[in-house]
Amino acid sequence: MDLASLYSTLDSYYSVDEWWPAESSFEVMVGAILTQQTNWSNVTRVIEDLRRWDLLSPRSMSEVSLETLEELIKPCGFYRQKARYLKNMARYLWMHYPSSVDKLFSKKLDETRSELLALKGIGEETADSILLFAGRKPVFVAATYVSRVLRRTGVMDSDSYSEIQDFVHSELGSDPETYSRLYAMVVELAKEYCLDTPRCSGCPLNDQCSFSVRP
DNA sequence: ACCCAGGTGGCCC
DNA sequence: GGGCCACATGGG
Repeated sequence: MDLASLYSTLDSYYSVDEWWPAESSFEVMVGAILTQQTNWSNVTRVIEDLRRWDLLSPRSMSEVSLETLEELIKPCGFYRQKARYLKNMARYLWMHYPSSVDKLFSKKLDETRSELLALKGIGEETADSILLFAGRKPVFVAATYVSRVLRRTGVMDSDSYSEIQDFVHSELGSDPETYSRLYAMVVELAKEYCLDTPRCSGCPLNDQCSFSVRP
C-alpha cells in the first residue's frame, strides 16, 4: 500500500484530536523528554505532579533542586539523566526566552531545530516532536514505530531517520495537522498490533498490510 | 518471569 | 554514516 492509503485507512479508525494534551509549549517539551522510552501513562502522572509543584515553567524548573526533580520524575525512568536534561533545558529557555518559550519557534525552522538538537537529551525525534506538537511546524516525526509500520505495510523500507522523514514530507504535502495526525495514528496502531512480536489479528489494516509473518 | 515503553549520548570503527 | 551499550521505572 502507499502512504496516502495508509493515512486514510487509519483516519477512518482512529480519532486523535487532542492526542498530545498540554497547556503550554514548555509542557510539551517536558513531556517529550519524559516520554523517551517510557509509557505515556507514567508521563501523565508525573506531569500532573510537576503541575502541583508549579514546576511547569522554565523559571521554576530551573530553580528547583536536582534532587527534588529526580524524585518527582522517577516513575518515568532514566530519572537521573532526564532530571539533568530537564533542568538544563529549563535554564536555557529561561535565559534565552524569558518573555515566552514560544519565541523559540518564531525564527527559521532549521535554526530552531539546530537549537533544540544542541540541548543534551534532545535528539532528532524529540526535537521534531517539539517542533510539531509545540511549535505546530511542518515536521514529521520519524519515530521507531513509524519505520516499523512503514516497512511492514510495504509503504517504505528504511531505517534511516532522515530518509523516512524526507519520504513523508515529499508524499504528504506540508500540513502540520496531517503530520501530527499520521504520527499519532501510527503510534496508536503500532502499540496495539505492530509490536516486535506482532499481533495482526484485529488490525485495522487487515489485508492491506503486506506483512508476511502473521501469527 | 517475561516483554515492552511516543530515545539519547558516548564510544567505537 | 552505522553498531553497541548504559540509562531505570512501571504496566500488562
